[in-house]
Amino acid sequence: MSTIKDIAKLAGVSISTVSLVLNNKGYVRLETRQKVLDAIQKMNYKPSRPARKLATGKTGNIGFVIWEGHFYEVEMFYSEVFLGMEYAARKSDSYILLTTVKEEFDPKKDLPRFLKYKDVDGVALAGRVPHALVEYLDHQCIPFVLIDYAIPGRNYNCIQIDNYNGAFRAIEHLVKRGRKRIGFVGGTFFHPSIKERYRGYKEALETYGLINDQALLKKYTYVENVETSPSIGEKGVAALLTQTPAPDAIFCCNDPTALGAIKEIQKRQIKIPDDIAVVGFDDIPTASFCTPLLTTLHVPKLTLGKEAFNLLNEVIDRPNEPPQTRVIGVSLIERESS
Amino acid sequence: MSTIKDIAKLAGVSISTVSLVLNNKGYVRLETRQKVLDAIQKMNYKPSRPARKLATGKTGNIGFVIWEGHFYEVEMFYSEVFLGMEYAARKSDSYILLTTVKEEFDPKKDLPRFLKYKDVDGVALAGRVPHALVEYLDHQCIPFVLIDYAIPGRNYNCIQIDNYNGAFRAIEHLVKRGRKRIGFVGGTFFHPSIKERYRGYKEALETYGLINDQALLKKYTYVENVETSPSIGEKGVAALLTQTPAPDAIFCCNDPTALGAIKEIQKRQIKIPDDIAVVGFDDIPTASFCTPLLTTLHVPKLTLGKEAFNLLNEVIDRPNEPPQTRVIGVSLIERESS
DNA sequence: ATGTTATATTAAAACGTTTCGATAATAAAT
DNA sequence: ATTTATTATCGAAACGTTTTAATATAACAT
Repeated sequence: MSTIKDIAKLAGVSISTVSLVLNNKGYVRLETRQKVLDAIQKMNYKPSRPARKLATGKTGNIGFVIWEGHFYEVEMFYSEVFLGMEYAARKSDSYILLTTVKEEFDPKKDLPRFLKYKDVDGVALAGRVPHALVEYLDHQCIPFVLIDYAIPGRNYNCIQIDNYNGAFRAIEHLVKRGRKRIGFVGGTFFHPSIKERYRGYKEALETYGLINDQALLKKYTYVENVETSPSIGEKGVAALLTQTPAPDAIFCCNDPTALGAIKEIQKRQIKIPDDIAVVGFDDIPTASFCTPLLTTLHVPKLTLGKEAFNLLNEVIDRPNEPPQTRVIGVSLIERESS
Repeated sequence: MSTIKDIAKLAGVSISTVSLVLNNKGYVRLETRQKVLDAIQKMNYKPSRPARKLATGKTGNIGFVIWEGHFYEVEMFYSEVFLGMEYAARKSDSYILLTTVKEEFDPKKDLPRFLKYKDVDGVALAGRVPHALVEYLDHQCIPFVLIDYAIPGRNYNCIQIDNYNGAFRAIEHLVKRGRKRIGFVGGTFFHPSIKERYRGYKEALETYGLINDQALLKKYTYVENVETSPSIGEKGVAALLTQTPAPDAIFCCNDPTALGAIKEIQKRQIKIPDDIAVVGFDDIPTASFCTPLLTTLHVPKLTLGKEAFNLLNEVIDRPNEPPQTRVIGVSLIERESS
């Protein structure tokens, strides 16, 4: 392995000069720069990362934290967000360290080791994540961004999905298709994204004059205060179908829920979309494989990751700026289920 | 941040001694060791990773490479394998750098940057992976292990699934359930795991005297020479159902294929498992959510990752040992589809 | 000519470890 | 009592960078 010394010798300059060229800093004559560049090229020189990190004090790593349940359960959502970050990171020189945390989280015991050993310059947190962890980061002044999550009453740097408008558009779509009794099935509002989707649902219905009173709204709403999952979809459908008249469309808080809903509807031999339409949210890969293909809101997950990476790096470079929220738009994908 | 110097001063010893304690090396008096330990405790000292890496020459990172298609398509398989590695890594002091590669892979252009910059001590490769990459690693003498993959004619360190016995057991199970005409649906044999599963299928059928001649075997076999996917399952079922008599069971090369098969069977209003049984392989999370619940072979994915981590570290420590193959057993999960 | 500023290069210190070799003290063997 | 081996500690060099401050040259205004 060649070192900066070898380059200096070969190019006939000091190592300081090589370093300047390497980092595009200070003054160096064009001709000299070229000599250095040539030497680097010829020896296929790559600066030593540890040496560099030692000298600068930066680790060059950023952490990616995700709740374990989200990572390897049915959802393929956050894996793709991660990949978006990884793509972005490829253009810079930082590595992303992925780790999971459990729901029961105690900063004293369960701190990811890249935090314990201070091996990251910043952290991205995807989805619902222990508040204790976020508070820890805040107190320790470790730069971080939330992705698709927010903590009520707190103002942190975050990348958000345009949940409200997405939900609104979904309802709009169903209304245009002639649906009159549109139900909502969802999991815990503890996740603000779900809450926002419900708000979009509700306000769209009001806008289109389909539901005006609280009682009617309640009648067609099924929300269970647990983590979203296919089984909520199943239970939600079972519950809403007991209403008279039965809903002619169901808007689900996300795709896994919608998948469960479809399963339950099909079990009852009810036709989708003839008798009842189903719309999801997220556009996970399965949505384009299931039967019927699921109409849903496409969330650009790679973009989510990329933007998180960008924002995080800005925060790292300028720690004292006020927190930002960046909202990523979604688009309706009309498939067979509506 | 405290450094080794601070500890030395506080404990009243030299930094060499602190280092010895830190690394459990050389001789140090019990009493002295305790003083150092106390100082470390009191100052909450954590050794600087870059400094350590610079001094030792090891990076402390290991790379995890996966084909992009595998990572964020329908399969949740390798994400869990990754998690298995990550769990194992938590007990050591190495970090895992996850990256994806595309199918068209040119070492000159597409080399993961942790390889380009020599930032890993070794690499784990999960699933089907470009041969050019494996050859590159081999030539560069970079320690690596393959997970659930092998290259014909080459003998590399690898962690294998017990594909043959798993398949054999699946057929055995179907036979016991009284099935007589058991079909096989699969994707490309380019992946040796699939090939092995087919071998298990074939030899089980021979063992139980269900299929003896080549023609009959061919009749109930549908193999398409492309990457496995649900759509192969669909096409496979469509094809096999044209045979007379139609098969009364279908063994799919993996769960995604089985999911596709189920979809196609249901579309034709054929009852599972009454008219036809379906068995998959892998036990991906969806297998326990779909309708009907999928009978399949459970592959312990976390174990796969953990074993890969262990083997890789052995290879890193003793590069000159002959290559090893470690086989991880599977277990049949009987669910509703058979 | 003279001071000022911009450009170009470098020596040396610093970053925080590990490790080699030297030295000292203690124990064991003659 | 003297050599030899074992145990214990430490100083100093090494790892490969970045960065600060010093110095040198060139360009430019006065």
